Amino acid sequence: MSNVRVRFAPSPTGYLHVGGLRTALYNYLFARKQNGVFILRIEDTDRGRYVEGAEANLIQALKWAGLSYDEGPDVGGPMAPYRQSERIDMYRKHALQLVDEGKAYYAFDTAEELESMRKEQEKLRQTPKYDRRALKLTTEEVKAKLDAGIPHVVRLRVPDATTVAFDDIVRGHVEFATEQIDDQVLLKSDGYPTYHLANVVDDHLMQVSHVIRGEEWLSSTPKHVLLYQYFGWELPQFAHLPLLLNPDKSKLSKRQGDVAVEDYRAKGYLPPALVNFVALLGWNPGDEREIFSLEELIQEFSLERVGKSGAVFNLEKLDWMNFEHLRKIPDAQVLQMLRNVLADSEFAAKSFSDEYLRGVITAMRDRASFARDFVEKCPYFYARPEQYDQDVVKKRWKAESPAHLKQLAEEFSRLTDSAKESFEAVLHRTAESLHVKNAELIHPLRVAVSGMGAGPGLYDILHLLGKDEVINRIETAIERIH
RNA sequence: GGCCUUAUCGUCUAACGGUUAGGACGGAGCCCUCUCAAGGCUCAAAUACGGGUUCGAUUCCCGUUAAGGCUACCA
Repeated sequence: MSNVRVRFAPSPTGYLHVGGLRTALYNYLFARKQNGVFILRIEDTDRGRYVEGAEANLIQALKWAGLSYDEGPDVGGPMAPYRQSERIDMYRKHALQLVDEGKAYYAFDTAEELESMRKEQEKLRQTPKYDRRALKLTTEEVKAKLDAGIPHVVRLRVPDATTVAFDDIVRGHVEFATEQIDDQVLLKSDGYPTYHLANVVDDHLMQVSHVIRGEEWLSSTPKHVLLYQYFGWELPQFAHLPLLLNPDKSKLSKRQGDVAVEDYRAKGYLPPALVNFVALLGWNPGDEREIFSLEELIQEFSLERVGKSGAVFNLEKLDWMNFEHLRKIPDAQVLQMLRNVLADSEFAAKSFSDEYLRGVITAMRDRASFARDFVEKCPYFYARPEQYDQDVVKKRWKAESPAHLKQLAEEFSRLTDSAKESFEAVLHRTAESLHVKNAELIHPLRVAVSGMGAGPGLYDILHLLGKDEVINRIETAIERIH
């Protein structure tokens, strides 16, 4: 048992950002490690940014990554609902409570008025901040405006001349002067809460023990702390995670590459690889291990080992991790992945036996970082070469190669099987009788059967293709390579 | 501009006052070898700068610089 309750609280903007994935992951790991509860809460309080299907997309991405949650909009839970749009009564009630207690107040300013106020402040080089003009209204005036149905918001009344402080698990002690804190809107004129209000109310009501979120929230945390104090609620622990960065060190964003989890999924990255990779962006186990399964990450994770500085999202290392994770996947499973890739390829119409494909997998294992590499890096396993790599031909195809290969084909034709060793023995014998080095036959033969200069050991290729196919390809190559 | 945060190889990072500043990705080279990989070995590569504190600073403090975040009736 544990009182740890954490949440991932994304705004459904259409897709899951890899930064969001990492935030979700750290919450998940912390919850699992502490035998706590992991909650998914949808922060959809901005009806202006409503995106059809965004929530389903988000859930699908989390599922793909393997991050299961104990409570959430689709699985329910004791503190339901988990969609903020379905909880607006609670926010309103709490906002009004603060108004009653003088800790928040109504404001009736229009967007235009606020805009010109801000412009004025900027002109005077002041910090843009609400000037509290609504506080000059008498209670009668406020009541009259309310009765007249004039659009209004509720703003937080930030105390003067004091500081708000809190201790962050990652950052340590942080302090803000209240002069710097704006009288934040709590309840918008459309009746929906802002993030700040909804977040605090929900975290309290859902008994969230640790707020683990991105560093972009650090600056608004004092507003949240103030709310907890105003409501008389116990403060959760805060842990503000370092940001994920573009190569130029700015906050990871679109336009500088892929940021959506689904992009990486589409590119063929394995869920455990992507998870492993983002886990190590801002956290490390303290020793030199780098490859972890989700289970292992749970065992090792601690918030104390989360770093403070932002981390650049480095694709090259991610590719390497994908390679490492791919090679851990058993053949049977890779076979299924390969079949999926094949079904989506130019070779979709052809059929191959499991045995054959297993052979390809064995041959290509050390050369594949992605499932698609089992097809893209060795198309010759699925069809005869349509062309021959000219650079390789130039380098390996000698004037006498056609004659050599012709003889080899003849020797091969006497073979009674397609064993690797049989091909090897015949090739050695032929080279000897021709008085050439094995390599003089191997290289041209490789080009002839594969069209390429790189790949698995030649005898593995020959064995897989089989005697008849090999002979056939040799004959074709002799005709077509010049 | 203001506030907040951050600062070790190109990148991800280790070193919680004493190390030849370690590892990984990437790069270079060598070995292996029928090619390409994989694997093994080796090399190049960092404590932003300036002051303190200390017998001793990557580590603690201050400043500078740089970078980032926030500065909405968005999250």
